[in-house]
Amino acid sequence: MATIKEIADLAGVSRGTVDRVLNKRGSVNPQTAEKILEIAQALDYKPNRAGLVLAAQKKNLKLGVILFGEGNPFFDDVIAGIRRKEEELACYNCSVIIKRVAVDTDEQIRAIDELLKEGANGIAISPTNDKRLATKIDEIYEAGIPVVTLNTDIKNSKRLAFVGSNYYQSGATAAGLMRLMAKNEAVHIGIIAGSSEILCHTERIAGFQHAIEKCEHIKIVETIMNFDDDFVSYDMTSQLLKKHPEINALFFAAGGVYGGCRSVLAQNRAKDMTIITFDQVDTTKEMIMKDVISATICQEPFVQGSRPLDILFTYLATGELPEQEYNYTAVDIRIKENLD
Amino acid sequence: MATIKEIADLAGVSRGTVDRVLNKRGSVNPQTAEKILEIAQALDYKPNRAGLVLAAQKKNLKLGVILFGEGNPFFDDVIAGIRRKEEELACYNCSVIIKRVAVDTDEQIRAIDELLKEGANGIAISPTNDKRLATKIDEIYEAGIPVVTLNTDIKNSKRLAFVGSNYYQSGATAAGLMRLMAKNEAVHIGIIAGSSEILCHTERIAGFQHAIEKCEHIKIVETIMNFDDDFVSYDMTSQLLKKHPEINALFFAAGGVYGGCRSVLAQNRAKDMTIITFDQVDTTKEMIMKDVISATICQEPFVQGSRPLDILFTYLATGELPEQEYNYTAVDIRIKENLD
DNA sequence: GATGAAAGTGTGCACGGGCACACAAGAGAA
DNA sequence: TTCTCTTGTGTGCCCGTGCACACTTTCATC
Repeated sequence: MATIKEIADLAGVSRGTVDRVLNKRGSVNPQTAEKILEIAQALDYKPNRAGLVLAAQKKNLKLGVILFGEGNPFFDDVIAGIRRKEEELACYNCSVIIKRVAVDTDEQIRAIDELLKEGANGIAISPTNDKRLATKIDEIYEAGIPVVTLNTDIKNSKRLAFVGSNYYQSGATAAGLMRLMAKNEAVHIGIIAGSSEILCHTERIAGFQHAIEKCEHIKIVETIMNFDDDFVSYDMTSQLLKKHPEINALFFAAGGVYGGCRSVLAQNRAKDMTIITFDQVDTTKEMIMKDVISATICQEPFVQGSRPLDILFTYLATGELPEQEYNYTAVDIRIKENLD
Repeated sequence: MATIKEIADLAGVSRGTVDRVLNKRGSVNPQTAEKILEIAQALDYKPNRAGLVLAAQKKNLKLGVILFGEGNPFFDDVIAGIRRKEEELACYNCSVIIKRVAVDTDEQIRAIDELLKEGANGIAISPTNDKRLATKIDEIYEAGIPVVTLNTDIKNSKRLAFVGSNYYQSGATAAGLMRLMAKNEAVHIGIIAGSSEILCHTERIAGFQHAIEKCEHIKIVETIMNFDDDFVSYDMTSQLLKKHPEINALFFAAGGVYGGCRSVLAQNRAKDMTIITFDQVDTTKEMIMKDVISATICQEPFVQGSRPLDILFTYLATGELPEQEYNYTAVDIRIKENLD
């Protein structure tokens, strides 16, 4: 592997001159610059990551993370990923600040301002899909602060990258599991959807519906909304089941899974019901072990915590952009036998 | 984060002395050593990875990889992972040598000797489960050459770590999919097993059988052996299906999947057959898209290529041992909707 | 013709750790 | 006493990169 020193020797100049050319810091004779660029290209020069990281320690980087509020156990697993990466980055003189906010654009913007005041050099955020937030992200991008979205994305903004599930595909995969478990029998599905403010919920439903349309013997009976509260979910699911005795499958696109399952159990309809959910929180595991939930689709929460920090650190320390803009986590099907 | 320099200043000695203590290189006054160790512990000293890697460049590390022979498309994905990591390690002055051998212990031992002659500092291998090979691994371990197994493991050896699937669990997961797709109907399963020399094949069958035993309405009709050849597999599957017209599910624990599926198609029995396989080679994808195979269980081949090299490099460059001995890749269920 | 600015270039240090070598102090032998 | 050997310690350089600063050369201005 070529080094700056080698390029300098070949070009007959000093390391400093090569450095100025490669980092576009000016004050170099155009002819010399061209020669250096040619040599660098010929040797396929790539800066040594260990050297870059070592030199970056002087920057004393601070990374900010903004997640949705407490009480959502899914994010505990995301935080586990953050903590792990935080530990790893600590020895590079890089620290992490976590803030948790409600599903509210104003709170998110305020959290960003707070992080900037605390000296954050980059921000990872699970955003609402709101234009005002997109504008804010563009603003701080122009000010040199990179942003990575995690878990759910925001449309039309200058965020560096997104880390999370391909929601459309994971909705379609839920439909595929319904298809496989149905064999050729008639299936009547009730959908329990999530907040329409969050991109990942709406996309999941879209992917599910599109894939279900191809199956003649599978019909969606009704779609209801829920708002992550298990007791609200319990009541709404109860009403849905009473209204449609023909329902033999449920698709939970967001939270409220536990309440919904309890309602199915209360009505003694678990045995003939196919239930597909998302994520793998403790209550969901419990319902899988009891054979109430057939399968749950996970989205690597640990990676959703660690990878955004990795992208931000790499960008800030070495200037390297992430390979892809969309860093999809695996569409991870879990059943009783492969839980954990 | 503490550095050697900081510890040295606090202890009133020089960097060299601290270095000798931390790396147990002797020639230090016992009292001074104790004092240094205390300070290091109090500051929770962990060496800076960037510094270590930079210093390790002088070692000019060489990593050897031994994989099963050409013609097995699964290993192409493993090699993709190796190539990626090789590229990453190139700038740390670390190179990779790949050798491919038959499923044969003598060839494997010969390949190890060749790699050592070529100056390899560490070896990754997908081994046969043979005592002679285990002895060889122990020998080179004593000589300071670490070994990591990948894809399939070897019992009772001093290999540093294993990277691959939890076969028992993935067999059980295959059974779980059978369970879910059966609902409450009777299922008669034919198993197409793989070579008994390879640990991962035998363990998969064990996990499958154990999980199936719990399901009253699912029975294993017959288990046949195949040896990865699609034409042999075609004939054997044909005979199995003719012998047992009641078979409505097939479990392929190893190779020969494509030949088996072609036989099912030739007999017009695909529509009512539930087929579960392993891995995601092109021919398997084709059969999933044609609704012949219901689901396939993957084992992150890319990770099986990259992670062993990561473990070896980290160990050789920084002295850090892998966190776990068993680095299980995900039991990754794929259906039509989440292929790729 | 001295002064100053501007453009272009080289050098030195920092970042953290490994390791070779130099060097000091003390003990034992000639 | 002088020489040698041992034990313990400090120093300098290397790994690759970034960046501040000092230096040279050229050209325009007073």
